[in-house]
Amino acid sequence: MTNAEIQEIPNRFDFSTACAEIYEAWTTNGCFDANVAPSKKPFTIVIPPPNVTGALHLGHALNNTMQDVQIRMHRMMGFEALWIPGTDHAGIATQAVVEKRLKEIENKTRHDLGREKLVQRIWEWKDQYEARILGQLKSMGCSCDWRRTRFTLDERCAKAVRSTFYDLFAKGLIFRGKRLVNWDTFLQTAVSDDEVYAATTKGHFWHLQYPILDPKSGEPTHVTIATTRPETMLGDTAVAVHPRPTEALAKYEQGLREKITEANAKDLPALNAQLEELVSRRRDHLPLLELLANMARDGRKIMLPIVNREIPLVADVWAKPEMGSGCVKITPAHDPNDYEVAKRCDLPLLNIMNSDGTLNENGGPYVGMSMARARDKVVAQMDDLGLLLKVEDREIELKHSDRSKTPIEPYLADQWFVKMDQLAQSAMDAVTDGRVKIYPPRYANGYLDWLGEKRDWPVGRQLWWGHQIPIWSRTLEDASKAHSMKFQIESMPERAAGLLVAHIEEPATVHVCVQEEDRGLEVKLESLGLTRQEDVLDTWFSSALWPHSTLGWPDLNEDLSYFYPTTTLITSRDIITLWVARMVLMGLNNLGEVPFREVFIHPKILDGYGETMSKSKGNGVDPIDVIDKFGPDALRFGLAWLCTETQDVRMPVQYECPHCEAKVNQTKENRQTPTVKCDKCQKLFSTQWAESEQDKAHPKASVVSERFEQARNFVNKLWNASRFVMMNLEDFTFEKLSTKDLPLEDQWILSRLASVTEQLETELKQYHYAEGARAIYDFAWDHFCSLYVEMAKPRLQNPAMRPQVQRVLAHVLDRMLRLLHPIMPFVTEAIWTQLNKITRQRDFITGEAAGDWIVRAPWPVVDKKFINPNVAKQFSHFVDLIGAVREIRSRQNIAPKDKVAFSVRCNDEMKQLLSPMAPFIESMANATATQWNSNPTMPAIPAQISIPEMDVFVDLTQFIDVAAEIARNEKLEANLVKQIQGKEGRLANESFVSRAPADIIEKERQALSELVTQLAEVKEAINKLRTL
RNA sequence: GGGCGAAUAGCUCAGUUGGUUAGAGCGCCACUCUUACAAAGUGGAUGUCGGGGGUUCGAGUCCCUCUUCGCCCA
Repeated sequence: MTNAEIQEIPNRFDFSTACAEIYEAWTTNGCFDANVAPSKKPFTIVIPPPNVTGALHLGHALNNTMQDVQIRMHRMMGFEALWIPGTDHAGIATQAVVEKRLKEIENKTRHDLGREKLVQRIWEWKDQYEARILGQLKSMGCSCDWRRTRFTLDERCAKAVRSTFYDLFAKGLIFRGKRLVNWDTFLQTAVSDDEVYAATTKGHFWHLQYPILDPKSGEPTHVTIATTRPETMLGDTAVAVHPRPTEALAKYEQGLREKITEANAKDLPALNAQLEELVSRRRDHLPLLELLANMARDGRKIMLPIVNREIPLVADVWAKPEMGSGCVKITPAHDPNDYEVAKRCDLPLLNIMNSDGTLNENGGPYVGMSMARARDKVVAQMDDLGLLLKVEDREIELKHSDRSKTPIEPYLADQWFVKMDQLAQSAMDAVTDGRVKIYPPRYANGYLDWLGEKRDWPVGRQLWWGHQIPIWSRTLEDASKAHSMKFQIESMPERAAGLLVAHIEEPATVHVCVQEEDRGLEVKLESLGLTRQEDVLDTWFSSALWPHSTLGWPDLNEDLSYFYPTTTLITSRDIITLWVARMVLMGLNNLGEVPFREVFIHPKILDGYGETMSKSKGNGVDPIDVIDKFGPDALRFGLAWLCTETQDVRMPVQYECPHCEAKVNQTKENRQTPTVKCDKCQKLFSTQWAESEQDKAHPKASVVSERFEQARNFVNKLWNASRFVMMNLEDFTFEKLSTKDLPLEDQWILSRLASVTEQLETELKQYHYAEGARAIYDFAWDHFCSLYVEMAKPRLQNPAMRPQVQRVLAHVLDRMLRLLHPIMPFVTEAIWTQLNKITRQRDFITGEAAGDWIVRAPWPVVDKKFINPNVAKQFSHFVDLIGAVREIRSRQNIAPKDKVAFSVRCNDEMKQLLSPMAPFIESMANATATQWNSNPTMPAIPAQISIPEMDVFVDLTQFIDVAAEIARNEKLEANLVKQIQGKEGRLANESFVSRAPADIIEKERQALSELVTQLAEVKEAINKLRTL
C-alpha cells in the first residue's frame, strides 16, 4: 500500500459495508469450522438455542457476544474451538403465536385447519424466524460453525429424543398418571408451572350453605363453606372438617403467641387482633366444629344443592378450624389441595369441565356453559334456594397462562411424567462434587434446591407442534386381556430386536414404546387396535439433549467423543432449573458424562425502569437497530463493558426519530403505542406496534440506547490510531528488537502491553467481561493513543529514532488488535487486512509474519520479562509532570500555541530520568524545562504545583492572570488545610498511634509533613501574588 | 412466608484481604479545528456511599436492623 493510499483511508470505520464483506470472507474461508483434531485440545460451546417464536433482542445479543468472545479467544489460543448454533422449536410459545395470527387474520382455529396443516404453518413460521435469528447472529459476528446448525425438531434431534424417551420408558422412568394440571382453556393444553404467572385480580368470596341429610337432634341442619369459585361446587365430592379442631386451634394459638413475643411494634396490633378473634372463635365456634368432626366420623352425608348429589362429610386436616366456617368444600378434580384430600380420604374425582373450558355432562343443568357463565347461574340459583349466606369482595391471586393470558383452570388430566428421583440426584451430585462448576457460585443454590424436591417432570403437552410421544396404547376391558395383549406384543420379533417395550398401566391399558421411526411396526400395532398418543413432549425434553444431540448422539461418532463434554455453557439465570439442570441429568443418563464443565450465568438486560426486556412488553431492543446505528463492534464492546457479575444491566432506551434524528425516551406510556410524536420536530413516527396502513405510513423509528456511544467512539479511536500508525510505516523495516537499551517510553508501553495481555486473559477466562473490557480500553485509549502515540510523534520526525519507534508502534498495534479481536472482531479484522498490505512482519518478539486473518491469528503470549513495575512507576512521574504543566496552562488560559517555560525542583535521579523527555514535554504540553535541580532560580512570577518528588514552577511572566492564580492557590490551600486537619487528628489520637500498624502510622506522618511543606509554599505564593 | 441479589456523582455502573483526598463512561462547564481521531483534545465541577445501630485506632467495604427495588421458590 502506498502512502497516498493510506492517506485515503477514511477517518471513520465504515462498518455498514465492511462488516458484511468481512463476515462473508470468514465463512467462505472456513474460519469458523471446527473438526476433530487430535493434536489440539477441543473448546466447545453449544448455543442456548433461541426460540423461533420471535427475533432476538439485546439479552440474546449479550448472551451470544459472551459466547463468541470465549470462542474467538480460545480459537486464537490454539484450541479447536467449536460453537454449535441452532434454534429451539419452543412448542407452546410458537404454536400459540401461529394460532393467534390464524385467528386474527383468517378467523380460524387450529381445529379448522387440522393437525397436519397447522404444523405446516408453524414450519413456515419457523423457517422465517430461524433465518432472521441466524441472520442476527451473523450480523453480530458470531463465529459459529454453521455447517452444524441444528433445530430441536430436526431429524437428528428427533432421533435423539426418541432414543432417550425409549430408554427412559424401558427403565420404567416414564409413566402416565392422572394429575391436576394447569389447563389453558384457550390453547387447550396443559401448561407447566413456569408458563404460568399469578396476577392479583378483584374477586369475591361466596359463602354457601349445604343442607345436612337427616341431622340428629342438636345437630346443625347446614354446613357453611366459602369459595372464590362457586361453579366448582358442581364437582364437589365431599365437605371436610378438621378431625381434631380443639387440638388444631390450640396449636395455632400457641404459634400466634410465639409470634407476638417476637413481633416488632408495627405488627403487634394486627397480631393481637388476630389473637382476640381466635379466643372468641374458640368460645363460640369450636363446639360446632367438634360436633361436625363427630358427625364426619359417624358418616353423616350432605345433599349437594342444584345437582342434588349425596356427598360425605369427611374429617381431614386440610380444613382449617381457624379459617372461615372451619369447613371446606372438596373439589378434587379442580383444585390441587382438594385433590390431595381426595387421595387421603379415598373420594371420587369428578371432572366437570371439557377441554375447551365449558361444563361437561357432570355440570347438571349448566352443561355446555362456560365456567364464567356457570358461576353466575350457580350463584343466582343458590340465592334462590336461600343457600347463599353472603358475598365478600376479595383480592385473589389468579393464575394466568403466560401464552394466552387467559386464567388457568386446574384440570384433571392424563399426563406423562418422567420419574425424577434418581435422575435429579445424579444432577445434584455433578454440581456438589464439582464436575460441573457454576459461576457465579451462588446460583448453585437454586439449582440444588430445585432438584432436591425431585418432583416428577410432567413431559406431555396437548399440542401439535413438537416431538409426538412415541407410544401406542390401548385400553382393554380387563387386566387379563391387557396382559395377554402385552404378551402378544412382546412375542413380536421387534421386541427381541430391542425395538419396542410394552408396559401395563393399571388396570387394563397397554402402552408400547417404539424405539425408532418404523412405519411397518406402527401398522402392526395399529392393526392390534393400538393408537398413538396424541401428546407431544415438553420442549425442554429436546433441549435437555442439546449438548449431545447436536453432536450426533445416539450415533457414537468421532465428533461426539472429541467435542463432548462441551467446555462451557453460557446462559441466563432464568433457565438454570428448566434447562441447565435437565441437560446435566440427561447427559448423565445418556452418556454417563456431564454435558459441560462450567456454566456461566450472565446478567440480564433490563429497561430503564428495571423491567426485563420482552417483546410483549414492547421494551425489547433489536440488536440490528443498534448495529445499524453503531456497528456490531460497538454493540459487542458495549455489552461486554456492561457485563459485570453482580448487577443486572439497566438500559434506558430511546426511539430515534426518523425525521430529525432526535432521541425520544421510551416510556411506559409510549412503548406500546403504534405511533409516537417526536419531542423535537413534532412529527409522528411508527413503532413495532404499527399494524394499520395509516400508522405504517409514518416512517419507523429504530430503538437504540446511548449506552453504545462510548463503544462506538472507542471503535473510531482504534481505527484512527491505526490509521496514524499506518501513515507512518511507509519506510518500515523489520528487525527483532532486543529488550536492552530501549528508551523509557518503549519499555513502558511494552510493560503495559504485557500486563494488559495477562490481565485480559485472566479476566476473560473467569468470565469477568467488564473488567477485561475496561483493562483493554484503558490500555488502548489512555496508554497507547493518548500517551505512546503522542510521544511517538517527535521521534518519528527524527531519522535516527524513526525506525525503532515504527517497530514498537507496529508491534504494539498488532498485538493490541489481537487482544481486542474477540470483543471487536470486525474493526480489528479490517485493520489487520490494511496492515498486511504494508507489512506482515510486525511482532518483534516472535518474529512471525502475520497470517491472512486475525480471526486465525495466535493469541499474544505474555512475555513476563517485559513487565516492569519500576518503569511504570518512573513513567508516572512523567505523566504527573505533563499534568502539572497542563493544569497551569488551563487555569491561566494560556493559548495552546503559546510556549511556556518552567523549572523543576527535584533530585538528581529525577533529573536523569526526566530531562531526556524534553521533546515530549515540548510536544505534549508545549513547554520547556529550563532547570532541573534541588534549588532552581525562581521565575519572576511563578505558578507552583507540587507533585510527588517534584515541585514545578511555571513562568507566568508573560501570561499572568493574577486573580485566576490566587483562586487556584486558595482552593489548593483549603484542600491542604482539610487534609492536614484530618491527619493531625488521626495522629493525635492515642489509640490510633498505639494500635495501628507501624507502617500505616509512618505513612501518615510522612504524608502530613509533606502536606505542611506544601501548605507553607502555597501560602507564600498567595502572599506574593497579592503584592502584584 | 423462604432464598438470592441490588441500593455509591444528574444517568448507567466499578470499588481487591477494612488503611492517604471513593473511581469510570455518558451528561455538565470552560478552552481548543494542535498535520490519526470534534465520535477528538486539555482542564474543571459534581458524592451525608439507602436509613439507623454495632465491631474497630480506622468502615463504601465486616456484623445487626429497617426501608425500597428486582428475581427465584412456595
